[in-house]
Amino acid sequence: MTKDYEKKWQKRWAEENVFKTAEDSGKEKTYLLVEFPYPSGNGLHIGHTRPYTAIDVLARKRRMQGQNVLFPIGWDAFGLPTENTAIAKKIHPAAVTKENVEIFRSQLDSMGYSFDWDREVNTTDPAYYKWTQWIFLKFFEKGLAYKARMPVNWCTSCLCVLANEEVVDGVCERCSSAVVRREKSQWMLKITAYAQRLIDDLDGVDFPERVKAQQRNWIGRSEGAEVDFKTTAGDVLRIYTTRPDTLFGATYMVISPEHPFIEKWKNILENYGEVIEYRDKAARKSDFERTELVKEKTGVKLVGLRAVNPVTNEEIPVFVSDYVLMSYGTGAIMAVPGHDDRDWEFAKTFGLPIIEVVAGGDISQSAFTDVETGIMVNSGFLNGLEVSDAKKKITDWLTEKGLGESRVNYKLRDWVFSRQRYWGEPIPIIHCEKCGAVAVPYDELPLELPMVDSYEPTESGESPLSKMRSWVEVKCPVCGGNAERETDTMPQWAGSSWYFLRYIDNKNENELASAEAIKKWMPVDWYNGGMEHTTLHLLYSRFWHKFLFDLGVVPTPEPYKRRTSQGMILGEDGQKMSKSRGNVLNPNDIVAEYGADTMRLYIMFIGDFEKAASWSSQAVKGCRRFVEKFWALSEKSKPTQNVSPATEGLLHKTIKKVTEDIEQLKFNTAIAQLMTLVNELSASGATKGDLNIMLRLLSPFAPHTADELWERQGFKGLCCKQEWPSYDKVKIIDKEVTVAVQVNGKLRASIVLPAGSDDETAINAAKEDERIIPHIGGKTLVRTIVVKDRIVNLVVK
RNA sequence: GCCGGUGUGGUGGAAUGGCAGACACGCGCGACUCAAAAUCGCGAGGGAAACCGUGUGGGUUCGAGUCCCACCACCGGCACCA
Repeated sequence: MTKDYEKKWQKRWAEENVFKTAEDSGKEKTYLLVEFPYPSGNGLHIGHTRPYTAIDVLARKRRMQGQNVLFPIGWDAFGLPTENTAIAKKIHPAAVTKENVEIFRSQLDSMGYSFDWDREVNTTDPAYYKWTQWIFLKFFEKGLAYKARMPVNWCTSCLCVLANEEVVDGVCERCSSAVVRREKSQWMLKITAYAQRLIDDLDGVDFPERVKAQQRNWIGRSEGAEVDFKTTAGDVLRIYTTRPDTLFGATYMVISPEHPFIEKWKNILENYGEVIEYRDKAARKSDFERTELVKEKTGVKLVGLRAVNPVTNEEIPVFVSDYVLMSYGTGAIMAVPGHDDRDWEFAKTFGLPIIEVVAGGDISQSAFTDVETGIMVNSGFLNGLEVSDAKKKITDWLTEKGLGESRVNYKLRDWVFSRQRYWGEPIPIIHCEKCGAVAVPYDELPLELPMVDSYEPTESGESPLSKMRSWVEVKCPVCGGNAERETDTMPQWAGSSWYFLRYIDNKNENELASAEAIKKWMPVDWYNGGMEHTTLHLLYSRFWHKFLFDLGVVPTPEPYKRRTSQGMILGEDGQKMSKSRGNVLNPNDIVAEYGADTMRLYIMFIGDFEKAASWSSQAVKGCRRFVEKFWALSEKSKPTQNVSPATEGLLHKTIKKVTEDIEQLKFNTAIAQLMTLVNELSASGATKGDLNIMLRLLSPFAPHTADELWERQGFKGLCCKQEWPSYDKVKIIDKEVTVAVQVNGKLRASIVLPAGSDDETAINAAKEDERIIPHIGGKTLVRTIVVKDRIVNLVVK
């Protein structure tokens, strides 16, 4: 046999529009979604083939089961690597994208994926990003898109601002260059306004627990209180704490180096110069450097000023230290060294008093942070209370006295939405001196990217668009006066935050998708993608969907009913595939050598779908042999249309197992079961009747081989369009079973009994077995346990 | 440090609390061949055996890879979040 038939079937499927989604069928709908690829110049990666093959298997199987399946694909094509290629090769990024998309398309086709290509979307297509811009303008209208001057992460190589989420280990996620802090005016999206809903609605969706946990931790809700501390300067310093119960133990305060009071207290501070020096040093530090200095706490005492503990009325010193962040809480804390690890270390370094206010630990050795067992001490009216009760009492007291209030905080920060780059959606805003930031009128969308001469960012950090004066200079849509366009573009995450909606109605010129079509297809029934997108893409798209839900554009608050995640495919050396390690494998090469069906089978057989697995070029051969065995079995089939009586039970068990395992993503055991069946029949021979069922079971995994053999058997139509086989419950029941006999829990013998034998028969057969008699002879039988058709356990003394 | 996950033959991995190692790779032996490759057949957790075996040590149970407690190792994420 050869594998040359694969192209033939791919052509036939395309010509006959086999995988076109039926828009008006009365069948049950299923929307299956995979994360659309970024069409990089490196071509399709092995890592793409695992999730794509898995969901393709599912899509093919569900179509055969009579469901109306939407299984689309597209391109997440804006982004820096393409822009960098464009700069290096002096080609327009759109041309680079087009070239890469063509390569990807042919690679996906060569895998035999059953995407509905009529639904293809491309985030860089103006007809697509018209709606990305439309959504942005809605955010702007609702006050959820705003401009803020703030410290941002500045990549020293990309000359570009990064979201906190894009900074990995203190370096740029994309280019690994150093990231420093810098102030810049940025467009922001107010994702924090949705923090609570993003947590709450996780309860209603079917995501893996590990994904939910990671999102909850990322959003990071904490309950506590804000408390006002008077200062000798007259100003009131407001702090946030999760432990208001420990207020009596607050022996000093710390403010962030970026805290505005430092400027305000310029004339009061006797050591203002020293404080400013410390602030400037902290500002110059990258996140990476800050984390390098974990061991030694640094800070400067504010001289000439003291704060007052509102419950003890004692004066306490105030410090500035970079372990307090302006971006969380109020940028100021009360320090309770007895019951917080960082405060304890700081207090030890600076020789500050440590007071015990919760009994149960030894504060001379370390901070006591247990909130479950502690009892309040040295805390006035809180003494004797448990921590949780003390929290409530002190918060009520503070509220009553007007000194503070209970407060919920989130770690989640607003989304920095500006990029000073060319290859992104232009932000449709016009800046007018008189009217401020004004939306580009909806009827002017899409606001297309103009052609520019060079795509390099300017040295000032402005977008390359800023050099296009004829594009930048416009009239204000409100007052008609002179105005300028926003030159920042959107981040890559924008286009991918709603793409699943566009698949539904990808040619609609009047809406992002028609309400009717959205109602029909949404929510996505099953979305598979990588764990690495859990806190970025997955959270962002949930946020956008909730916003669209509030606008009434979509009918459900959550976009995805079910989420699953594949494990990573590692190189042969067990390490992550990377160019630098030289262990990267190209799926094209595997397809060329063994064929797409072998590639598909192996990537599914490699191991537990949700766990990482190392590629083995040896093990691929096993799947190739399986295809060849299947082929040989078919070629010498017996002409009868009946199934072989001797293997009928195994055949029906196989139908059951393959049907069920695919739904649970247990592709490896489904294929193992098919292998067992093929091995069994290779000895006894298969009939046409056997093959008719087996080929349909094979079809989702190895669709080309299944269609080829289907045709060679003379069966009508395409195998992939046949009905999925069903099994007969009666036929999977064995007539005889092997029962394990244990004595005191140890296996001593196996006996064969008619299936369904009653307990008494089983026990008697076990007791009479010659291998059992020596183990129970002369002893008293105290108990027998029977698990029907599986185990007899004789407990003797 | 915190959070999450994972530890099973030489390897990838199977196993609703019920015969650990299915299926596959690799390996060994045999057949075919002048020979090799391919293919086919057979074999194997360790141990001479009693027995011992799912990271380690306890526990629950008639019975634990699976459940509980403590620990160890590795992987991933986050990291001064008050």
